Amino acid sequence: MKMSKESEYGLMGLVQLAKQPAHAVMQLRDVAAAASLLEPFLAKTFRKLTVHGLLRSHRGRERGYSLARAPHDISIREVCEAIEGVDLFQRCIFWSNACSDAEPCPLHGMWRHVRPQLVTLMERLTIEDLAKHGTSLSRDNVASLVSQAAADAAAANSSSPAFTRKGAIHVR
Amino acid sequence: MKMSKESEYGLMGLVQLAKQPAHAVMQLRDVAAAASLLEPFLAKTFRKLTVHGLLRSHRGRERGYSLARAPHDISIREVCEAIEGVDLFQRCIFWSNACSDAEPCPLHGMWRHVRPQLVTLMERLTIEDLAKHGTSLSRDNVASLVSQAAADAAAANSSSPAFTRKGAIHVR
DNA sequence: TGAGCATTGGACTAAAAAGGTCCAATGGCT
DNA sequence: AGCCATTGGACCTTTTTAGTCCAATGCTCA
Repeated sequence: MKMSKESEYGLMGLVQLAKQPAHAVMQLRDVAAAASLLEPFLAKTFRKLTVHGLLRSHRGRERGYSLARAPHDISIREVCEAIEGVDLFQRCIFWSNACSDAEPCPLHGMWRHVRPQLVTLMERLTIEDLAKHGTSLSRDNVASLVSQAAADAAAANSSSPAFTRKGAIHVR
Repeated sequence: MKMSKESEYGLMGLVQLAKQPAHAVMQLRDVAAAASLLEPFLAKTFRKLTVHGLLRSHRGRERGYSLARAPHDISIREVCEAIEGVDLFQRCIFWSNACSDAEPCPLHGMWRHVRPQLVTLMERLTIEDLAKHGTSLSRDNVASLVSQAAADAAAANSSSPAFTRKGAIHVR
């Protein structure tokens, strides 16, 4: 797990495009200016997103970048994976590690349970969500998505016997 | 958020001590050998844990390290914070960033909801859990703890109106 | 056909963090 | 006083991230 600044750049750039009319083509410099980003660095990021099919690039008269798909169809997960690598969410919580079931880290078990929830959430959150509800601010729908992801995970694990602890609260 | 190899070393070292009889004093080299860790690097880690009051160091006849508290009283959270810094769980998901409500990152809102769950989980998971149920393997109690943390968060957010989405499942 | 221009692709540098090592000093015991 | 593991810090190397630069490409319009 590592989410670097480049992922943030990618998200902010895409959100900027999502705020334009559908299918709008926007030049790099304008995106960078509108989102207060460094143009050369954004260029690097946008190239990755283009290669991974999230952006479409245009040359000639109407040049620049446009979203390859509708904003509600581009998940945060895709964006981050395109930039950080497809194994982003398969990796250990200790980001430098490549631990496996055979050679597990101390938190391997814990992470096996948390990771799917995080992935589900990132899968359901889209560029449109970020663009509509403010690039930044916390909103109720996020809370709802978190609950959903948690519920999904709980349902998936409901077969395993629970154990109790001081103050334990059981779902279902 | 960043969990480096040093945290892993800290956890593995503590777990090793937790597997000994209570209050046992164990020399660094023995801990390192038993857990297959590099002694010089573990030394660095143990020093941090000693300063933060999780380990007690002993000189003279019975020298070495011992746990400062009972294994069930040392949470994973404490260990990680001692090593990575107290602001570990206060930080942005983009680990290099110091974003705030005033200057939020694109996932600021999302992270505000996820972070508390993660912290709660790390708070409830202890060295004893890791030592008892295998340093590594996933176990039912972890699943239970995850559910608890999720339930807690859901309860905390239950006041906010939910919104629906294709395939949404509501808890409660 | 050729000029214009933004994207493209890659190489490249610099800064920061992580990972790892080493050594002199310390302090409690025997 | 001597032993010896902890202590504390400095130090080095490697990796990763961040950021820059430039020549090449390809589409359009004049």
